[in-house]
Amino acid sequence: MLDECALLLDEVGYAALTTKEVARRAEVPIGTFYQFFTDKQSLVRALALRNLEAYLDRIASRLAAAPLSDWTDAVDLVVDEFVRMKRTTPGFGVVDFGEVLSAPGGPALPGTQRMLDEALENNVVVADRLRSLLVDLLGVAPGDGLSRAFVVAVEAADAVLKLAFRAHPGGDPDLIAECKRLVRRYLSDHLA
Amino acid sequence: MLDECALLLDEVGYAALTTKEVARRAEVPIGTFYQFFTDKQSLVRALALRNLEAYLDRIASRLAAAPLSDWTDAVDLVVDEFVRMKRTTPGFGVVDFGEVLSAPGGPALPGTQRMLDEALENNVVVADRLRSLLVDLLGVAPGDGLSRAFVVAVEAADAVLKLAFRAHPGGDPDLIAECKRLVRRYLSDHLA
DNA sequence: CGCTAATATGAGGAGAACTCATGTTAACCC
DNA sequence: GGGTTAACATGAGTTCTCCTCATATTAGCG
Repeated sequence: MLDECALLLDEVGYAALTTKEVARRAEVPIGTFYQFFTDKQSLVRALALRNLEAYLDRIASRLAAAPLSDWTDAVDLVVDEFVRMKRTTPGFGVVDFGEVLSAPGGPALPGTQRMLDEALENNVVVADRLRSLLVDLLGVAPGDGLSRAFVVAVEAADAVLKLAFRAHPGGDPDLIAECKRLVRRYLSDHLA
Repeated sequence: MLDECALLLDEVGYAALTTKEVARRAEVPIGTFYQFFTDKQSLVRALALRNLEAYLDRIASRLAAAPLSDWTDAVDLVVDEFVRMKRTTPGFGVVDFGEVLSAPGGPALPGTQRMLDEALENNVVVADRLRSLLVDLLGVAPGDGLSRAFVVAVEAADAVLKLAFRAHPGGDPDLIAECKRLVRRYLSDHLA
């Protein structure tokens, strides 16, 4: 079901995605669909969570395979892997780690919850995980503002990479390069 | 109508916003609504465009009123004004300059167009306008990568500020400060 | 005061998300 | 095996939203 959801997202996008069509393609009745997912958002949320875990696994194994001399190389690795998944993983181009849409303003109305309830911000999860990997593997000093700095870096990088893929189907190479520069520049204060 | 849309967005969020309710509050029949806006997205797009123009006007008049010694002060000004609008302008917290949702993957299906058609990326408009203001007022050299650098800076800043307002109703002050640092750090390469 | 073009209106069509009464299977005990 | 019961599966139907379009109203003009 998640697989079919991902393929459909690539074909028609989030707005035109229907629960009925996902169910039909996955060959499950619509009623069964709603036993696994409470609503349409929960389906996409589950896909985003799977993407997140796949991404972190890839990063971890790549870091383990080829140990890096310094942290700036890690920025390249992390960005390049994101780009690779954007290009190859179905659905990743549309939802990546979540953040599809929500109702930030009001109280908890039905159908207006922010994506990811327990892991409120998926990019925070990514940031924390990447930070601990770098602290472990490269022995950088875990300063007090480091956690926040990583969250900021991930959020900013995510935005620039989204832009890169909006501007160009395979991701604008100049913008991808600029993204790396942005992150390196910013983090150099915290990882001196 | 845009005013009522903005107020409603703050109350119920984008997902729960209905054209009917906007029309009812603005005291226009639903049919009349669809003479001004082709669909729900076009309504929000119009609001985003109005926000964008209001923002740029404020920035321009503030820069004109108090000339700045160097460009780093301009970063503060630009970010602070954005924060002010997030806090005070109805609906700005939900849609700011657009970018609400779309179907990046597929072809042009009905209801799946990206926001802002002529000004494809509103943040690009913001970036270009800010760049020309800075080039004019502060006489910075317009290098070749400057245009792209501003787009990247605006995109990244937007993302971090969105995060700041997700984390905290009035905008997390630490994240706002960190956003300024991020932008200054990055742009210092281009505005040396 | 007709006549025509433009605009205003809201009941209704189209279709999506989600529900729930009914049907089906599985598990357990005697 | 037969019987009882709990868990799960199913898809027609309900509800609600976006959006349309036939009709009504107004405005412009000779």
